Amino acid sequence: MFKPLDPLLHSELRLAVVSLLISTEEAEFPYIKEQTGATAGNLSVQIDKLSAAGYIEVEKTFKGKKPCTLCHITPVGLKAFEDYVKALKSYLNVKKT
Amino acid sequence: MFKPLDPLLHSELRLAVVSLLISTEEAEFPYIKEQTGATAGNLSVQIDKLSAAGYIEVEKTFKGKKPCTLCHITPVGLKAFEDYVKALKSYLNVKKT
DNA sequence: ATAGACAAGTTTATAATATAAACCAAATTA
DNA sequence: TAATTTGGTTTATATTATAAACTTGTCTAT
Repeated sequence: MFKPLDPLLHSELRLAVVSLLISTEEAEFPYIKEQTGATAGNLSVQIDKLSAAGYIEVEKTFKGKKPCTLCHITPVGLKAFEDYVKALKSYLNVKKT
Repeated sequence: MFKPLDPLLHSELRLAVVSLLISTEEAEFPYIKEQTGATAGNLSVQIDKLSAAGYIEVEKTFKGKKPCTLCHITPVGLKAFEDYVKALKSYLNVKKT
């Protein structure tokens, strides 16, 4: 009846991050922060979790002399997102028959 | 960009309960328990929260001599669900333009 | 009649999670 | 060179989800 929802994606901020990365392919920390409205601390933690799960990849580079944390989605993350959306639909198709 | 998600509905079990009640119009506790696979304790707590928010209405009746807890969705709950689905879509429309 | 099992929940304790506050390091500006 | 800003990380706290333990009443079977 109801499919289980991947707890890693069933989180407002992490879902926003993954959604954003799917649409942009790659994004810098400050940009993600701005787009999601998250605090830096919260975002940092959630990015770590997504990264630890292999859903995203984090590359720490430099932009001139400034550090620059670049994130992008992985195939695993994309698949997880697609599965999550599929599972979600089992909760949203509530047509009265 | 990303619309906030009603935390009351952004919970696997509560979303399942509301979804179920929208599709069935009214349901008994044991049936909801069976359909969602939740434990009685967890379900009881979540039903209380939905009820306290006015999203569902709980009627305690009897079926013969057995107590019977009957739940049904309210207009407030239905509206909240619709809003939640709308908000969710801001996370799911990730077409690369 | 009463001990044991069962049904239908509720209460409470615990584990997990989300979140922001506090912190750190390097670079820039005053 | 002191203060401020940028770009984060770590840690402490508050919230939440969840199941275990408990309660109340019914229905057997003895």
